Amino acid sequence: MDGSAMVSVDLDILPDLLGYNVRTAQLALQRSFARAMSDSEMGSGLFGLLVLCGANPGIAQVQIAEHLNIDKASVVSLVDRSEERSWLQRRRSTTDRRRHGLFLTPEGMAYLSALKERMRVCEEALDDLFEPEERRQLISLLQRIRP
Amino acid sequence: MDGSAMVSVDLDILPDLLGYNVRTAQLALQRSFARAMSDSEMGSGLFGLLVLCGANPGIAQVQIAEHLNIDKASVVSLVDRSEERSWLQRRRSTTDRRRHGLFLTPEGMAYLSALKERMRVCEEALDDLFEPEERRQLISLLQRIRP
DNA sequence: TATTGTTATACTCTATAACTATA
DNA sequence: TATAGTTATAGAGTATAACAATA
Repeated sequence: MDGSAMVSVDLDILPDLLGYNVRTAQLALQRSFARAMSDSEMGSGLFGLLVLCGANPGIAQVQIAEHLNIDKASVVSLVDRSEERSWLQRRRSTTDRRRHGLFLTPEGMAYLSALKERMRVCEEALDDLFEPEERRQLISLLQRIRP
Repeated sequence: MDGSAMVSVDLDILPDLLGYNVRTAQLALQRSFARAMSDSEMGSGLFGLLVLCGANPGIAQVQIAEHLNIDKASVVSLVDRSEERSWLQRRRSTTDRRRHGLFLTPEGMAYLSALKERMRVCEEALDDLFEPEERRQLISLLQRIRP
């Protein structure tokens, strides 16, 4: 077998690229998140939407788009799915009728609590990898990379 | 307009989550990469494939999958596209006929050189954000997050 | 004119499962 | 039995462009 002759693969420039390393880490985190949320079809977009609605009742879709860094058109299907599952409601604003304020339902609030707890466990699994100071450092460095 | 009444959005727990920060950074990097590669339909998977083939002539698809952290089935279409564009060739191994060794063509090698140069420029744009030591630190911390 | 939300459409990336051919 | 590659299928996630309602 000539594959085993290639004892190890030369990754060339990849390990020095921020893009490659961030992508690899993101794939790993995304999968561990998906495992933690296994029962549902919860994704990072849906999770972000619920968190933002929970902390900002009446938030507009365009603000969701801005803070999740996705297009406003992409927000629509996230909101549709959440509304179908009765996690949130669109309510037409009375002062600006173009705007739909987003509000969690009681079920949505309860579900969000459970999600946050699962996320806490998920993030705790990473505590083995980093000292608290290292973790802060990592997040602070990542936050310099902005759209 | 009642949206302007919401002066700033409360991001709640999101800024403390590694997952959110890595995802945000990755979206930003992915877009800047896509802009830099604007003419082509180059993506991170295709780029990684060409780099690995360039540094490891005859590498097997299963090894590509392992190092790009994707399923071997997902590698097939990347290789198909690259072969259609005459960037690489599959060659059946003579010693293990299950295996397809992957080899860059001369065009593929030339194209990869150009891609690497564009990537260098792309990564250089990040030098404003980090001191060299910070950059090393960031990559080293990211590399602890493994599949 | 500009903004908010929507629809329609399409593309990328990836996974899973079942298959083949080889080992 | 196990491995390398393939096919077929599906789903998540996102973008773009054109549009209606409203400001």
